[in-house]
Amino acid sequence: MAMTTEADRRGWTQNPEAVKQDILTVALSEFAANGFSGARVDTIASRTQTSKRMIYYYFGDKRGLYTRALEAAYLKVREGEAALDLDHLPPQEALARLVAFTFDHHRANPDFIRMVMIENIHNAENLANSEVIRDLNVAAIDKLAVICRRGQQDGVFRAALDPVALHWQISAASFFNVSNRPTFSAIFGSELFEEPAQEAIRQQTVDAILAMACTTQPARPT
Amino acid sequence: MAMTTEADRRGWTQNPEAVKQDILTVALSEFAANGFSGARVDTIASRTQTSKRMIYYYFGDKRGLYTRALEAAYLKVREGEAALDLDHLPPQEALARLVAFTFDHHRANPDFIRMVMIENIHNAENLANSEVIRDLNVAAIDKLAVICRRGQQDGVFRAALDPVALHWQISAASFFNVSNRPTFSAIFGSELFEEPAQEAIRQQTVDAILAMACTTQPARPT
DNA sequence: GTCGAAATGTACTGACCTGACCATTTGGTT
DNA sequence: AACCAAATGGTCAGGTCAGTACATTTCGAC
Repeated sequence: MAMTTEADRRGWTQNPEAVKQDILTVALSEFAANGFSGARVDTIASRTQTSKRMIYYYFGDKRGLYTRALEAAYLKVREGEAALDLDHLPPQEALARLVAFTFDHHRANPDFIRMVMIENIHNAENLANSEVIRDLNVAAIDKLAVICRRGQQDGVFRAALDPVALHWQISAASFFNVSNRPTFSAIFGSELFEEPAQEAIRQQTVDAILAMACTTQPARPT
Repeated sequence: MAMTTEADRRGWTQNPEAVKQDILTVALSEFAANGFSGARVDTIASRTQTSKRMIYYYFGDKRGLYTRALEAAYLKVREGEAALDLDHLPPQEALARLVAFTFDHHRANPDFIRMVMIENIHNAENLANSEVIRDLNVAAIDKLAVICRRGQQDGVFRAALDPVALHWQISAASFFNVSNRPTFSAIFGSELFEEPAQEAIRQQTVDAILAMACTTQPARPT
């Protein structure tokens, strides 16, 4: 809300960067809430400090705005991931931390999840044209690849371990946990998505991923 | 296509059941392809043997049609699951089969997956009002609950094993594999979703679920 | 064969929504 | 202080789309 960035109000009026950012933020939330066709440019404009005119001035058309909002969502999430430093930890520990972090991070960013869901509905046609996003994701998997290599050198991870397949498994659990919460809790109740149960699922997921990666099974309670 | 049901062409014209079914089938594919707001009633009508008038006559409005199409999708999928008989197998084997089957079954029903994705985007508001769907899903989990109980009585499954949590894990992998294929393969390439790799992921998933359920780790190759 | 309810066809409306047009202001440059 | 490009405001045209009005046909019941 009152987060005044350095780009804000320099002279008085006319601050292109702040205007663009304002539009993007509103657009992200509107697209995430309603999907591409469900979102209304007029609604976005009205929730903005500026007018619809500016949206078309800066982003060309609705699709252009959507694509930029999608990129913004990825950027924000990957930014959070970048803060995580795992190089000083032993590989098993590092992997466990990464999984737990991803699980929590996805939960904390439902708008990002929704944007990816929407993009999947549209067969990733917009994402495919964005080299920005591809780069971001390749960077994200590098972190995992490093952990894998270290674990394999130490002999604690299996030789056949594939970072992309591992990323798939981590994403599957973390993503599904947010994306399918509405239908799942409509059917089975919402307890599974509240605190004690979420903790258990997260631990279960960490254990499962570790078991996949490790040559010797790590000790497990119960 | 040429699947002439007993309801087809009795006298000549006027066959309400066939008309409704025709509309539902087309609607399901249109909604699955384009989402709720993206779908066009006119498009649905034109792909039908009948007219838009009939859609409103039988289904009231767009939302009514959507809800019925969603139910139809669930019905079709649960029908396929019901054919699976696992009671004669030992619990571990039964669970392994169930996981592998679910994985394949989801892959074979992308329209169902897309409808559930869309419903999640809309916060399951339509699904919540459909007792038809809740019943179907409760039935689906009963099958899993039986396996769990048998395994626990035999002492091969952990006592704390929760059927709903297990269902969550099975669904997460099987669902994500279809739902996020577009974005995932746009970023990392499509090899992961083609034959040799899919087989590996499925096996990995089966192993992971079994490891979660079992007291003693089952033997694992490599 | 007549009658009424169910089923169906055609054309239309009113709202909505994207995108464009024309004019004006702002701020930096010379 | 004059000028120009960037930024902005207000308005509306053109098209789209969900839903409806009005009419006719079908078919089973009696």
